[in-house]
Amino acid sequence: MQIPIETALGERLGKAFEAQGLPATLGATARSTRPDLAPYQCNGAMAAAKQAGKPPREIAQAVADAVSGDPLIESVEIAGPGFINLTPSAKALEDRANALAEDDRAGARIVDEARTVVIDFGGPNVAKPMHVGHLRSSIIGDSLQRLFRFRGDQVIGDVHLGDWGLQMGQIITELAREKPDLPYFDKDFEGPYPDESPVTIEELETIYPRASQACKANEARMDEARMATQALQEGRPGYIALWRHFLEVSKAALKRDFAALDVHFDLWKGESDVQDRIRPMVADLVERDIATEDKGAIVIPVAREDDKKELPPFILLKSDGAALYTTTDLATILDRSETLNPDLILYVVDKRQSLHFEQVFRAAAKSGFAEDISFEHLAYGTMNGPDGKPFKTRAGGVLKLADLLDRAHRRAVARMEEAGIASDMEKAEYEAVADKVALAAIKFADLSHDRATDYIFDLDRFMTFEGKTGPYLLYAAVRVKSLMRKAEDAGVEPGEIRIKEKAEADLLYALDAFDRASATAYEKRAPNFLCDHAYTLAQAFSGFYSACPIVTAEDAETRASRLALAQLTLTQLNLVLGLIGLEAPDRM
RNA sequence: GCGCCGGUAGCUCAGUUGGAUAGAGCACCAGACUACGAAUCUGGGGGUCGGGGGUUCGAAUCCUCCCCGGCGCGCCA
Repeated sequence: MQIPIETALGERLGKAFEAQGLPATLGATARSTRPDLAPYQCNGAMAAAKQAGKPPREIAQAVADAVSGDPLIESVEIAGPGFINLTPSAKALEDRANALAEDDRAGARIVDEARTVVIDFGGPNVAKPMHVGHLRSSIIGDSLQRLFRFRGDQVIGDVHLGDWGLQMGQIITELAREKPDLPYFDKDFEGPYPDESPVTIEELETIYPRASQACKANEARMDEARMATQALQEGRPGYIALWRHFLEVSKAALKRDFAALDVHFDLWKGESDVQDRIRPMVADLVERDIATEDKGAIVIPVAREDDKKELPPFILLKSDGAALYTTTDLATILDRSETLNPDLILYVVDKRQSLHFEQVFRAAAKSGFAEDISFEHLAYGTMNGPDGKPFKTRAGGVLKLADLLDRAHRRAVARMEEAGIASDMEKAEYEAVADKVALAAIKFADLSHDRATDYIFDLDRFMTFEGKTGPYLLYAAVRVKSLMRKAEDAGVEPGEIRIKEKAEADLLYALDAFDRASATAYEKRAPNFLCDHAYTLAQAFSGFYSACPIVTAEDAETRASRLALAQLTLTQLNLVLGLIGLEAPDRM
């Protein structure tokens, strides 16, 4: 059987519903909320009662009669107002188990039609260090790109660097004040400009906050930054040369940060990559009367009559003529449409920008150059500190990502020492394990929460290694790996799977749910369903592991069967861990 | 003011088209290791699902009003 048990049951019941002139979708079957009664249930008869004009139990009875005797089904019972309780046959379980064991995808199917999907996530800014605010976008976006790829889509992950806005002008003017003798500020300088950046990434990271604060405090200073931004966008050679240096040193630092997270991108594009498209795009939109002038700015009105709220116009060019992130976002859509031809673009961006994306999507629709593309803003909530307020350092500043990872690493080491884990390892392996544990704690905690809601980041709790945490999942995987080594030493080989014990059946049910979990996570763009599945699976395995001896089982067939089950679990666990961006070490 | 999101066990959070007795982890209580790795497993107590009203055979879920919290609302990103 190559499809999940619940899917197979659903199809059988669907036919029975159809035979009564009812929609096949009513046959939808899922794991039971009353496992004491049966493993699976179908609620379709109750939903059908209204349209069929018959009592639900009568419909349920007809369905039950139609499917009883099916080799897939051990028993079918009707309960309450019309629940159909189903127990699959032992043969169905074993067929499915052996099919799963032979499948290198461990039961997860792929989409019927592959699409080209751009995922826009990460979104770091030049000159600003990655901080905790970038963590969610990076982790969620990465999990989604892994998941979409796994489901068969062609995925293009783009980091979409913030490298072309006002912050560049702020930094340029700040540096001009601090180091006015640099050739970049001399209008008469004829080059060539130095190859080396005049500032290191560390210096850049301190310049930006100074610049930002100065501009916020002083209107004239802000105007200076605006003018510099515009000059940069118009191509002033000194500014461009300087900006390239900023870009270069920033990218190097960002790549280190993303590598530490084990997050990777297909494209390292940014706002500036569409600079050449901006003028022609604006001219075209004005030409076609889609964009108009309003209070000195060029805008696209995006409000509609039936809007509940007042939607401000989409600003394409500021009254001083400079482009802003709205401009580059729209131009980026045009660019992606022409160069990548995607079916879908996903934006993994903070939920506070939902109004902005509403505007961008409407502007894109009015512009008419993205008619075949679907857009979704996958908004996520804020990461808060234990006090429930946005995460800050003790001093009240923003915590740099690198510092957060370092803190998590030290915490992992402390916990490992406490538990006496991996004490026999060489330093390098030990450190690598601690890194994996730290990342597992952070990523699992983030992904297991609902994407849209805020959540409390509490490293102590994520790092407890007990219960529903990333480290527990790594432990579960490592324990299976250890078991496989033991089996090999003992000469046990995996064989035909037989389901005899309750713990074996429970493990199989958990394994069989992988397809459903990955499909739901995919459809809802919600990695927390993957996390739930990973945890349920790890727990089911632990139950099986403690209830059913494997290498030490009495007869050879049982050993072979249980080892195959363990092997299958490991395969699936590795897959699902991979989808949430985790990797289990071989031992720990 | 308008709009969006949230309010579920002491704490942190799940809950797929409305379905049976609302779940999980932590914490708490009681058990299980001379070990296929106890970072584990088995069992237990604990909830007027923010409040009222409505639709329905049936509501955490749908509609409506109210309370509380977070966020957003034209030239920052």
